[in-house]
Amino acid sequence: MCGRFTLTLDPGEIQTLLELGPFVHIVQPRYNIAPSQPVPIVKNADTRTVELYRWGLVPSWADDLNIGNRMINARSETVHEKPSFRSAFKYRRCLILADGFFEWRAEQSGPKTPFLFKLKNDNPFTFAGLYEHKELPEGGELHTCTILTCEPNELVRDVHNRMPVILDEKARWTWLKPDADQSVLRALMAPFPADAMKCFPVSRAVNLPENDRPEVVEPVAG
DNA sequence: CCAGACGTTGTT
DNA sequence: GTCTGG
DNA sequence: CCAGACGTTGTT
DNA sequence: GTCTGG
Repeated sequence: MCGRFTLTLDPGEIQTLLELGPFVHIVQPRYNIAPSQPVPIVKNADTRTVELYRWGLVPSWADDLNIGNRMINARSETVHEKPSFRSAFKYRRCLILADGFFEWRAEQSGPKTPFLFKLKNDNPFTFAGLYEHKELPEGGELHTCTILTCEPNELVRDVHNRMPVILDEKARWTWLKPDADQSVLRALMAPFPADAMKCFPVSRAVNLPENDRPEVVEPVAG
């Protein structure tokens, strides 16, 4: 799955490499983005505007906003039929910007080992995501999103049994097309090629979301 | 009809 | 909101 | 994802 | 064990 990720590159660099519209939200590099925090997303392939949405999807009909804490991922295999996701899958697909993600490997005993996964060229990339808007009783609107998951590729498989859906430069704009049909979308929700990725163990300091600093993206022995 | 669920992951 | 179960 | 809390009463 | 918060 994907429960923590990074966006460390300079905003100008991200904008250029992902061919996005201008954005000003990301003023600080993020080394440890955790659920419930604001994450940068793109909803429209024409404007390519970047907005911040809370990570953890809350369906528009949910009474309990805490449901978002458990909706940080959506299984791509079932997203079209689950009540919490199917409407967003049909009408509200988005891209979530990242340049790395963490997965934890369970050991025979003792604490899990966190690994950082990146593209070999260190470029930024985009997760396939869904977003939702909910009217709040006290007024205002809650904007939330979730990251789709799929089977792991050969690289991720050694660490975990799920990985986030990553869309390449061609797939990402197709994903945002409002009239894209199911068979096309289905084909996009596949494991990213392992030969374009790398990974290495990192400090368990990443376990604490408050450790949002460069140390947690540095390789360690393990 | 109304009431209640609606999710993922990992582990057992 | 929409579906399932009673 | 991981870490940390997990309760009531009455009083300040 | 299960839920909430980040």
